[in-house]
Amino acid sequence: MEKLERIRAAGTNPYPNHYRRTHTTEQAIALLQQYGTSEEVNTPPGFPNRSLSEDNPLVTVAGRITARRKMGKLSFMDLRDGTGKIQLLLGDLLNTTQTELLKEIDIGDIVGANGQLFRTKTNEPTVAVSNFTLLAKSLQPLPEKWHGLSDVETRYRQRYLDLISNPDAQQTFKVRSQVIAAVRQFLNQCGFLEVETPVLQPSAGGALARPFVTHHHALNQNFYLRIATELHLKRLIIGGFDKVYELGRIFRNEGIDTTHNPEFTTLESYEAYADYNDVMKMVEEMVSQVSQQILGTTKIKFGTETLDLTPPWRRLNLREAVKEYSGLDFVTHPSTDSLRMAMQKLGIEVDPQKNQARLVDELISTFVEPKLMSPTFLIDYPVSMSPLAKTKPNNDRVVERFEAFAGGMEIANAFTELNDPVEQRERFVQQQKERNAETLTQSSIEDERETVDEDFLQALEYGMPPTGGLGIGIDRLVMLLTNQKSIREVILFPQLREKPCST
RNA sequence: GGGCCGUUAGCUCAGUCGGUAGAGCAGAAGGCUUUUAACCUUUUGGUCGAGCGUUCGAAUCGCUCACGGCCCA
Repeated sequence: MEKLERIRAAGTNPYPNHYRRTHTTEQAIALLQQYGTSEEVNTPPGFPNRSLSEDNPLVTVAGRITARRKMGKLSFMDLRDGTGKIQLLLGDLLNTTQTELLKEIDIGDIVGANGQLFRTKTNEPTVAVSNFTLLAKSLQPLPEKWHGLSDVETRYRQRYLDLISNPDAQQTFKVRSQVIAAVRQFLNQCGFLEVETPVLQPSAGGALARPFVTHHHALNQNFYLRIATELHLKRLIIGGFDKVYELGRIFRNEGIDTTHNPEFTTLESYEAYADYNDVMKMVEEMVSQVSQQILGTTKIKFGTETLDLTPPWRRLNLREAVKEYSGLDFVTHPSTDSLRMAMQKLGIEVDPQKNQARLVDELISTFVEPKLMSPTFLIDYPVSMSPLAKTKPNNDRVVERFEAFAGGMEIANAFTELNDPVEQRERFVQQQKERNAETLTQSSIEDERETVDEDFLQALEYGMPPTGGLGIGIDRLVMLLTNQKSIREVILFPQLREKPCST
């Protein structure tokens, strides 16, 4: 822009290194309120600057110009910083150099301004600027002031523009940050220890998902990006940390849609000498407390519904739930074939590759999950779906596991952890067999990989106390608390296909 | 992977039956000393997502592709 050249030619650095502000816009407005009622600081029309009394508070603020209203020789501008915005009045208090520079100021520029606070006759808190400094010239025009930026693709690809022009977007991400902080606070208060475990793993375990593969050059070895933090956290329980958790990013090389991003944030926690009933209590406590703390209520709006997060949440037996919502009792269909036939009768297209566990999973996500608006625990899952969970004492086909649903989404998954190393090995081997059977009919590269994690099995052999484990999808929890239906609205930079090269 | 919808100025959007590409905001010039979606006058700005086809003539009709959104798998 030739404007930049003109500014430089006039001897002004359009990108100075430093500027010291004395107040944020929020603090400035608070200061003005403290200073006096609106009548006292109002200036009568006519000769405004002359009526500014000497003790009107003096502030220096800095931020981005988001609007400009020229009014004869006066200019009103909105200046926004991270705390809010305040109006600037630029006019006859400026010297000639600055009046010249003012002509080169555009919406979008970052400026610092110094002057006395007052209120206009419309009661707007305003800085009567006696001195201003260009801090960063903007070379690109900002999106329209009134409609903001609404093109979804641009909002995701250039999130900064979204944040500049859509206050709602800013608010959503503030809430996200607060939710994560509140979850941390809750767990820390409960005596949990926050830990960090490897993202790069020689085998990706702890869940069923296709991992990303990467390569380490010095070791000349392939690694997988973690698909869960589970197996390492359990190693720490074995090591004697009785309560641990990790908040972190995990990666799954699978489809992308409104509830799935290839990288997402999970909370996993493990508590020794607890079982899934204890974990259930903790989840409903945690979510309702977090909501109360951040939103000031446990009754939240989600879409057209109002959800009450107040404990206790409804507990629903999985088998009963599936029976209730689909009319199908999977226990009466012990074989995969018979279940598949029954599902076909219900009009579901059934993938012949899917095994029993996957079919039940499909029943849940098709019939049950969308119906569970108010927070609900589905409890007691078939063992075939849960290779890392412990069976019930008197029923070895059912494990002590629950998933929490709210707003028609799965938000948590938890179980009493299997700590019998012999049985764990059998379950892994069994799973491997099924996987291999599938691999024969599919391409092996496409297959989800879960190998027997010998290192983890060895750790289990040293003895792991009875433990209750939990996984929560933080992104989905944030969706719930911010009333967003797409995961891309709660991830700052969601994964998109690379844009074909253009300007 | 399948279906539907979208892609027009920097941004938000119109564009009729196939007949010269439109508005508001932003930008530029001017006016206005308490405005706030300021206002008034003037004005610049387009590879109509890309390609191929039909046609005397395509933003508009057809096909292919790209990107995005929603729904389904």
